[in-house]
Amino acid sequence: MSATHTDVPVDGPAEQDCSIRDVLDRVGDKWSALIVLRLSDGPRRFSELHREVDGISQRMLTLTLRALERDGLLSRTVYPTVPPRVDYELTDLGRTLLTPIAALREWAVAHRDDIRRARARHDHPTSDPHASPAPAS
Amino acid sequence: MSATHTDVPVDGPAEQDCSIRDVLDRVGDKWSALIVLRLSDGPRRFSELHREVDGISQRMLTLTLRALERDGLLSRTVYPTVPPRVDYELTDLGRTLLTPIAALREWAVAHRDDIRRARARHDHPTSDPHASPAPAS
DNA sequence: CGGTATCCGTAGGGATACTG
DNA sequence: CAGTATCCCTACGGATACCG
Repeated sequence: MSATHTDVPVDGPAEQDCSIRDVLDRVGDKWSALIVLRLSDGPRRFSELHREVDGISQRMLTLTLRALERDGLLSRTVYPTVPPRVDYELTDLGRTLLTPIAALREWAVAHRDDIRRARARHDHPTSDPHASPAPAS
Repeated sequence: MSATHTDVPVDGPAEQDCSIRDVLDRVGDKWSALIVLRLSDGPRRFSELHREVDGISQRMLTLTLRALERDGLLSRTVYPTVPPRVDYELTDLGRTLLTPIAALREWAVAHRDDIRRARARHDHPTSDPHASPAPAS
């Protein structure tokens, strides 16, 4: 990633691009944002996340949680009981991330239909805008 | 807060997850957000974007622009001059996306150091929290 | 200038099996 | 329950060459 990464002195568009590049590499993956959102209303156990984050594999759940923990976005608490229990919870830093991610989600909810329409329009450019566009995906 | 209680009729978490899943698949890729940000202060030519979006290949610039156009986030205007000139500009829909992306960028700028520190702490767990954390490896 | 077409390596990520 | 370990496949994306 940051191969040519010398110390940029101050701000400027390059600096900001670089920052958002980092963030996208971090939470722009397939699962991080979803997990962070799941954790927004309190801690979760591994198996709870596995059930609630739809479609995620055990492997990716582990990997993503580890990465988020590494970046200080969530904390991992192991209870040495049997059977074992592990709780994941957003840190203060992780909670600050909640704001922009929630903004993204709200945008998604608000404009998903716009995008679907635009896509349909682009994909089969029938001259009839009233033709049923969404075959119930 | 019990899991045995699914009284949410329509806009449950699954619905929202599904939406943000879509958005992440769309703008969570390596270049889309960067391009949208570049276009925030007005239209750009292909070659301008190629220069301004650091590190992007011609191929990925084309592909990403096409995808964004397909989703109605930007418009493509061809001037039949010679040499040819093509302008890309955010649509109204694209401009609405600017808000959450900018929020993400601001978060990135504000917390990049926090993440770097957390990462360093995690990666080499020296017992000395005052040791210089980023040895510019 | 603004693209396509092609080739190709790598990383992301799913499925499955095993473990403490 | 909460993971590892392994295999394997594909989509992303870089490099390069060519075209209108």
